[in-house]
Amino acid sequence: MFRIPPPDAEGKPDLAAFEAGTTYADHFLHPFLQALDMLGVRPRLVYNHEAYAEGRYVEHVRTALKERNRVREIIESISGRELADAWWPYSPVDERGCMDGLTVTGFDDTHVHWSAEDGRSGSCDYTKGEGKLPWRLDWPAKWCWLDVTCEAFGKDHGTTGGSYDTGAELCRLFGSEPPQGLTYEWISLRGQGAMSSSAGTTVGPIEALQLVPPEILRYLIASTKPAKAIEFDTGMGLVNLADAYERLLRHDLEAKLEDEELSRRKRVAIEDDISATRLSSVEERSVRPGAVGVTFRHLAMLAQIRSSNDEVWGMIPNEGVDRTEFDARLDRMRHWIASHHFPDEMRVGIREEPNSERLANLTAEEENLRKALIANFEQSQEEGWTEANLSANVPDAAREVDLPLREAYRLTYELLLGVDVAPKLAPLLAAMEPSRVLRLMRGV
RNA sequence: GGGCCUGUAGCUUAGCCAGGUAGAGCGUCGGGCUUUUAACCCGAUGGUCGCGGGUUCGAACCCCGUCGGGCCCGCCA
Repeated sequence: MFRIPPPDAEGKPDLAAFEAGTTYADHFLHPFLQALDMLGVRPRLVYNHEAYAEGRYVEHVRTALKERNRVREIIESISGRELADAWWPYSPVDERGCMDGLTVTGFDDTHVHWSAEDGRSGSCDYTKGEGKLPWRLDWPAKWCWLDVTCEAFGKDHGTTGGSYDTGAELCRLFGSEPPQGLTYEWISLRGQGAMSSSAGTTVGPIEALQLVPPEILRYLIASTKPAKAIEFDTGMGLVNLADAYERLLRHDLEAKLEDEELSRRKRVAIEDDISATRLSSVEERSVRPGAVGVTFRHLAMLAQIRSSNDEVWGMIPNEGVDRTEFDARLDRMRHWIASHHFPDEMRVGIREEPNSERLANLTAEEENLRKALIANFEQSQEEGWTEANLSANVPDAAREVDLPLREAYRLTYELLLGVDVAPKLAPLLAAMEPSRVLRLMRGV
């Protein structure tokens, strides 16, 4: 894959890009590595084509060739499939760089001999990487020379008789103990396909990271058992996920653990939460992750009522908050809000017309409250339509007519927005035209 | 055809490998909170553990079967 050109927008070979040094492998690897970087994963990369060229696989290739029958027996007995008579545990590459249609005819200490369908024949030097092991052998050989102790893989490899099972036995044939295996289920984007590193596109994770803070994406994975399928919900599920994560961060989990009265079950649950939050952190840091002055949910509202980042910045307790990180967060939020993923129930919508249905059914108390509110709003209009002036309007009116605060807010929301629960009212009011607020309150 | 994973409260799920009174968060409902970060605090509500058998003093857990969802059985990586 490092020797062929990348696909262009239409999926055809892009020779111009290839000339410039981008390969087919780069094309798919780049966005994947970019996603890893955003998630705080800093891998050490080992390029397989280089490893072959450097001779890392020589011993394994030689063993596989010499033990051809044993290798065949392992694969056939464990996977239950039958290999063709002409099968060899090595895939030679011809002088044109092609692997198709070549039949192995023999081997010696350094070369594998082959013949092609069209009558050509040749030899390739396996100490120089002029060919490779088939995947089922390549994987365990890699475990050996890299001393892999734990290998996680998708469920497609984890089934009985799958490539991990055959690999484990082949690994022993190569002289090493196989790594601890860990099978994980797949992650899918709700309504879309799987997010997979090998099944083609890496658009999934990249797209997800344009909407979600990386620590929340990490939390999604860290808080789910590997064998459980994750359906990543980019709508309301994301808000709930962020809520759950931020709620965990607010609690001092370590202190809770010191309670001697805890049942074993509860203790384990808290320990799991500690692990999940620790694994969710993108960077090693002394400050708890997510300490950015504003919750995901609240930011979703602020981003909708203020279009300038500076204004939003001024609306949160921003002491000690990194401005760059905050802007990145806010930009992601705006991107999400602008996308089709953003749930309608999170959209802050001001009524176009008065809620005449509700206005016609006010109790006497509610009517009193409405009048008091109108008076307060009119006063604010004269003294200055600012958040500071507006914030006392509802509590003052509620006290005046002796109505519980919650109900006063509920009624105000119903008249202005048409829903009975909404974000903090004052900033919302401040962002509205006074005449519009009064019209909706008066109902004319 | 053979095999692997999965199904627990309205939602997200822990517990299953090593059987011992089904736990949690969200939601909902009630209460608290003299400015609401869709916040916070307190309380309550809610489960035939997919279904049917079996083993056991005792089964969400072990065994057999069955239904639903996903996957594997490539000279692909």
